[in-house]
Amino acid sequence: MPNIYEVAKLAGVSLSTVSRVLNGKTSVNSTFREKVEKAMAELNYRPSNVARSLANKRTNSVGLLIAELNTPFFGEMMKAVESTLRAANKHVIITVGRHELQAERDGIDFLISRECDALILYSEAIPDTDLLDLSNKLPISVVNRVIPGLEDACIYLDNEAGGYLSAKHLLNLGHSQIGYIAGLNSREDARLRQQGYIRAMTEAGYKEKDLIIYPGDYTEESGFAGIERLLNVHPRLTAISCANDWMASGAMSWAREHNIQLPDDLSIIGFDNILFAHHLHPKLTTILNPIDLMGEMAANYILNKVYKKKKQVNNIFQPELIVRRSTVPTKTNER
Amino acid sequence: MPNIYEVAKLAGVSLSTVSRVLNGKTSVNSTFREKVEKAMAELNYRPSNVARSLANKRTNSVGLLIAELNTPFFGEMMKAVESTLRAANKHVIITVGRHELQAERDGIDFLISRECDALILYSEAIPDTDLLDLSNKLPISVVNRVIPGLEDACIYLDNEAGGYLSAKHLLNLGHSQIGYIAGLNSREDARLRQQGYIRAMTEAGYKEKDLIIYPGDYTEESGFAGIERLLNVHPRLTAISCANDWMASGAMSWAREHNIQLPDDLSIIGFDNILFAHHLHPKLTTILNPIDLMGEMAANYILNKVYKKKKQVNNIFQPELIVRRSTVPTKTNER
DNA sequence: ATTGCAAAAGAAAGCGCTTTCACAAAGGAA
DNA sequence: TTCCTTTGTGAAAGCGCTTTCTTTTGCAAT
Repeated sequence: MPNIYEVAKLAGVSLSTVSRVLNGKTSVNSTFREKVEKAMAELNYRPSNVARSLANKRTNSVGLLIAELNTPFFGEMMKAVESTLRAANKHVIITVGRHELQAERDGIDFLISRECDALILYSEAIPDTDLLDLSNKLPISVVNRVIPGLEDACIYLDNEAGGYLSAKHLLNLGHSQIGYIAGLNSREDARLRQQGYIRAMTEAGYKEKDLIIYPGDYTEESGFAGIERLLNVHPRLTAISCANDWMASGAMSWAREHNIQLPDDLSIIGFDNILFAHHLHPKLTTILNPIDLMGEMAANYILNKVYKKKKQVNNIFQPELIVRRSTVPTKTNER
Repeated sequence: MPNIYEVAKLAGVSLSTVSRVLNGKTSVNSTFREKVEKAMAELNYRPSNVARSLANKRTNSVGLLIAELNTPFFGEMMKAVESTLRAANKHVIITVGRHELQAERDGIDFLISRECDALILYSEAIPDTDLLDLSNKLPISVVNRVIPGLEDACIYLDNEAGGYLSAKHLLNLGHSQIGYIAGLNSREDARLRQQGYIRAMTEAGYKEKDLIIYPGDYTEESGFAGIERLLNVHPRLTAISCANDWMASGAMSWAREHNIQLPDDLSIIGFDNILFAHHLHPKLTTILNPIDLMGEMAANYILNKVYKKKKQVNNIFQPELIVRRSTVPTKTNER
C-alpha cells in the first residue's frame, strides 16, 4: 500500500500539498493538483482512514444500538440508517440491546470504546438522565422516545395517535365490545398506545374503568395468553386491538386453535406493520409505524450535527391505519 | 481523555512500560505493573483504538457483506456473526449486496476502504475468480458457496441433500404428482437444491424429462406465478416443493385465493425455515437451513485465521426436515 | 526596478500508540 | 572477583495522516 510520502515523491511536491488536494478544503494550484492526482492514480493510492482518524479525531463511524438483529422491524431501521450513512461515506457499527438494561449499557460502552463519532440509540431501558449525561459526552440521536431536554435529538412516532387510530377504526366498524392487549407498561411507546386507545374509547362514551385491557408484554406468547384471558372473562368481545403485531399474531393463533372464525367472529388489529403482517391469515389490519423513515431521520440528524450536512429532519412521525382483512364490520352492523 | 503519556507520568515510568502492561505480552515487574494499573484506574484511562490500529496495522474490525438487512434470514446470520465477534472484542461493519454484482463489489470496496482485518461474504454474484483474487489481499470467509481452491474458507449448507430431503418427504407421504418451483439458476444453492430434488425423484423411478419444474427466482411473486403455471399445466399435482420459503408463501397465497384447501388438496414444502414459516397458515413444513450456525462458523474461521484463536470450525452443514402442517399424506394413501 | 502583499508551497510538529534497540541491573557460573 | 546471561526498562523511531507556522513565489502598485 503506497502512502502519502510516495505520492508526494512521485509528484515532486511536499506531502502537505498531497494532503491538501486530498482534502480539497484549501486551494491548490491546478498544475500541482494535476501532478498529484496523476501520481495518486499511478500508484493506485488510497488514503488510510485510520491515520486520518488519528490526525483529525474523527472516525467517520456511527454507532447504532437496537434491540434485536434478527427481526424485521429493526431490520428496516438498520437498513435505513446504514444506507443513509453509507451514502455520506460513514459506516455504522451495530450492537444489540436485547431489551435489557445491562446489555444496552454494555453496547453503548462498546460503541464508545470503538470511538464512534456519534450514536443512534433505540434504547428501552436506560433512564432519561443517563442518556442526557451521555449526550454531553458525544452527539446522540434517540429513536422512539422523547427525552425532556433533548427534544431535537429525539425521533419518534406519535404512539398515542396510533392507539387512538386503532380503537377508532374498530369503533367505526360498529364494534362495541372491544378488548385491548397492551404492551409492557415500563415502555413509553406501550403506555402511549394504550392512552390513545383509552382516549378513543372514552370519547365514544365508555367509562375508563369499564375498559377491557390485558397487560401483555409485546411477545407473541402474551398475545396468545391475552386473548384467552380476555375471551374467558368477556365472551362477547367482537374485536381486539393489540399493541403490536406480534401479539396480534399470537392472538390469531389462539383463535384459530379454538375454532374462532377470523375475521367474522372476531376482528383483530395489530400495530407496527412489520414484515410478516401480510403473511398472516387473514392478512393483518394494523397501524403503520414508519421505523425506516425514523431511522433515516436519526441518521440525518447525526449527519447535520457532527458532519455539518444540511439534511432535513423532522422529529415526530404520524402513524397510519392500514386496513387489510383481519377487521370487518360487526355482524349486527351489516345490512 | 488521558493518553498513555499522562499515565506514564503519573506512574513514574516510561510510556514503553505502560504499553507493555497494556498488552501483557512482555513481562513487567510486578511493582511497576501495579503502579501503572493504579495510575490507569485513577485517570480512568482508555487506550485509543485508532492509535493502536495505526501502530499495529490491525483495526479489529471485520467486514460483513450480506444481501439484505431487513430480512429474517440474514438477520439470523448477522446476529450470530455479531455476537461471536463481539465476544472476542472485534466489531463488525455491515454492508448490503442486494443480490447484485455492482452493489456487492461496491460493498467490498467500502469494507476494504474501512481497513477491515478480514471479510465475511455472502456473495451471490461475484465470480469465483474474483473472490480468489480478493483472498490474496486479505483473509475472507465465504458463506453459502464453495470456491475451488478456497475450500477451507467456505462455510456452506449441503443444499443438494436439502433438495433430496424435501422431495423424499413428499414421496414418503405417498405423493406421486409432485411439482418443483426452483430458484434462480444462476445461484449455486438453487442449482444444488434442484439437483437434490431430481436425484430423489429419479431414484424413485421418475424419468428426469418427466419432472415438473417451474423456474422461479426465490421471490414470493415467483412462487405465486409458479404455482399457477404448474397447476394449469398439471392439474393433478398433489404436492409442490419450493426452493425457498418465500416462494412457498407465494404459492400458498395463490392457492388460498383459488380456494384450494391447504394442506388437504395440496401439500407444500419450503426451504430455509425463515422466521415467518410458522406464521403461515397452515404452518409451513420446510428444510432447516442453519444460517446462524454458519455465520458463527464463518466468524470462528476468521477468529482463528487472523486473531490466532483456536475455535472449532466445520465447513459443511447438513439440512434437516422440519415437519409442520403444510404437508400431509395423499388421500389415496390414507387408510 | 523596487516594494508590498496575497496566495500557495514546504517544514515540522503532533495525533496516541507499538516495538526495536540499546543498555542497566541482577544473578549464575567459572 | 570477573564475565556472561537473563530480565526488564527507557529512548526513540515509526505508523500515515492533518495542520500550524514559516517561507517562497508571483504579481500589481509605485
